[in-house]
Amino acid sequence: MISDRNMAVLQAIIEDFIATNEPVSSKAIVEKHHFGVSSATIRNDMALLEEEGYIAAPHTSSGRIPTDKGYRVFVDQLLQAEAVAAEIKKNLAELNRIFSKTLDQLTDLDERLQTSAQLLAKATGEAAVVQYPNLKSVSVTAIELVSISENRVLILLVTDSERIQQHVVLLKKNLSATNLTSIKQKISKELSGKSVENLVEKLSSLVKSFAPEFRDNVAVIVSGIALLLDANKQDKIAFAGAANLLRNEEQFSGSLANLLKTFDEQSEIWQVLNSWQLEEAKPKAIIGSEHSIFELSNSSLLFSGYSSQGTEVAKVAVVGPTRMNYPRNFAAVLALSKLLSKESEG
Amino acid sequence: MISDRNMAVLQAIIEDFIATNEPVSSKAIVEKHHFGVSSATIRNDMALLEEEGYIAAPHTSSGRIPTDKGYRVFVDQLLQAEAVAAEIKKNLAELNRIFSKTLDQLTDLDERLQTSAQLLAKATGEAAVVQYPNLKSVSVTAIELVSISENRVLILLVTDSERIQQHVVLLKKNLSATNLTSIKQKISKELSGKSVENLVEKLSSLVKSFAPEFRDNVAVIVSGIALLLDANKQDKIAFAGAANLLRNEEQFSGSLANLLKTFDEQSEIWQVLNSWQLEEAKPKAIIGSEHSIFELSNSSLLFSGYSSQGTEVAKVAVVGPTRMNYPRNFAAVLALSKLLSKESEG
DNA sequence: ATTAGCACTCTAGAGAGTTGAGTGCTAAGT
DNA sequence: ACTTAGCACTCAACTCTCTAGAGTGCTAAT
Repeated sequence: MISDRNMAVLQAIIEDFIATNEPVSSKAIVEKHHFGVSSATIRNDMALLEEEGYIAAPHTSSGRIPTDKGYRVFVDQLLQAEAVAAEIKKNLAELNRIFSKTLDQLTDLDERLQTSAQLLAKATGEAAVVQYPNLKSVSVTAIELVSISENRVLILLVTDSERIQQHVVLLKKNLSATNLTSIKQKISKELSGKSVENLVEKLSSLVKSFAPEFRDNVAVIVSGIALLLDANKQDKIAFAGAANLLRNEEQFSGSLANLLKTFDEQSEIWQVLNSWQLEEAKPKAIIGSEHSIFELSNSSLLFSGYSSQGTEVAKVAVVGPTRMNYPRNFAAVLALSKLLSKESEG
Repeated sequence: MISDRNMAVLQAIIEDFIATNEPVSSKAIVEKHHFGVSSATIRNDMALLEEEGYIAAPHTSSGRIPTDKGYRVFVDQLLQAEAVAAEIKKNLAELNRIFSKTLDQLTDLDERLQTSAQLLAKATGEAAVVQYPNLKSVSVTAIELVSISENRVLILLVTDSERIQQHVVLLKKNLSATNLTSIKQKISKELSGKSVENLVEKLSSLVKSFAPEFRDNVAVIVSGIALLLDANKQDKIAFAGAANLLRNEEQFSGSLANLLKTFDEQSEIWQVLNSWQLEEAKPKAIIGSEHSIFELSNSSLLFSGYSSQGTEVAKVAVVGPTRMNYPRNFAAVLALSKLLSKESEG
């Protein structure tokens, strides 16, 4: 039913539409591409493609624009075709160079992920999202208590998810350095290496094991730790390139404010990312109406996972209009996810 | 020359314009306010106000809109008038309650300032900026070195500006816990209480004082500390409420992307904030063309300082259209700056 | 000083006409 | 069975013109 040329025409339409953001006419295709047939023939092809739902006409006498279904076959074959893979690979090396140049210097997780998102946004010209690692079982690597003034103590929680979290608590009464150290050692011994999952209950029982005169302060410290453990469980993303969302103003007619709020609140983005599982290590695209975020109904999400010690822990994603530059953006997503994977095994 | 009623008319025009965002006509003023004169009289007043540059007409047969100069006298008398001060005070108590409810729970500086900006943005419905404290002479309160894996050490720098900074360095060779502790103690003793200003030179000489087998690792640690000290000097702001900038889309015709970039890059905002000194502890407004940020030419900045141990260390600000709600926003800025001042003395 | 009255100006919107890009279909050509 | 020239038809976008009405500025009277 659908011939090879039909498909080639579809591809031409999508490429031209991505380039110009204008409905593509049969005449334009004949001029820019070399099918060796007349515009009437292309029109016949287009009629067929429209019937199959790959393209649509905004109004009777206009050119055609791709539908989500059209983009879908385009992207699917894009990821298979070896020819395109080559082009991606070309970009990949260059991107890898650029990314690693900056990222290799950063060791702090917050900084690394925030910078990753910024790099990805810059490389693609779209908005970018990087999930924080979300290990199934995170365990405590170290707990430190640092006195930063007479009655304030900084709690430092290091987990094997590489998150380093801090929180300052106000003590009830002053505490000598030696006492602080001994409290630290006791807590540290109790928690190190343990999974964060069931730790909160263990903590409360811990308070009673201290001498009565310390219990007040230990309770404060313990509740601080509980707070950090809790924050550890919360999903978090780094986001960058908001300005790029505006580049496609027309797309988000009037709902720009809502759109920014969507990214601010994050949870919806997270949900979508998590509801689409990756097969193998391949990057994946969610196109237009395939996801359910209303504010992004004209947008696509491109994402790929990154791993730590061999298991996938989180995703990096690019968000842009359905008519984004898929090959370029796939390359960028891929480059970043590989880099983050490699690095986090160091 | 300018009578009391003239001024009252100006105020009416500004209030109505803020409320409706439409040019204000003489008839509308007669109807909404109770001047007890006819529209013709108001027209005479308006002609005078226009001559003096307080208002302007978009075109011959339209109502008037306030000029920057008009807003200026409006704001100036707003801050003096006791009657309005009362209204602000009413809001102040309520805002203080709301703000402190959230902020009192936060001890981490990053969290506190980011949350402050968010609260301010929410309370005002505008974009909000909170500067990080910028003490003239910051000194080191504590330095901690925490081993987080065999060859990685977390450096923790606590200064009396309340900034707590962290950085992870990769060691050249493994280091035992005892050795790390002794390195820590030596570095800590050397730096604690010292001003960060001239510290970098002192650091490099410090390396030589260690036994040769440690120098490699100490050098890595020291360069990590230098990095943190450097970051400490850098100006930083917390920003929130980008979405609110879009609410006034018309104002920023087309330059939305540039606008967001302005906030992203921060430096310009910082410059403007710092170039306007506060007299006493009063909040201040910069209206429209009084500042020089092109992207914000139709915007006003409202700001107030906050202090630590009695000296002003940074500013909080609201950025919105010149036709923002000044009383409400002044109240919010004031409430937040007072709260941040109070808290940072705890 | 204030005001009624009126001429004048200008915007915003509606309606009509025109243009041109682009399609869909038909009938002929290969 | 595919391709194509040709042509009628559609529709968005643009221009022109007209009108309504909101609002001013000025003048002369109070």
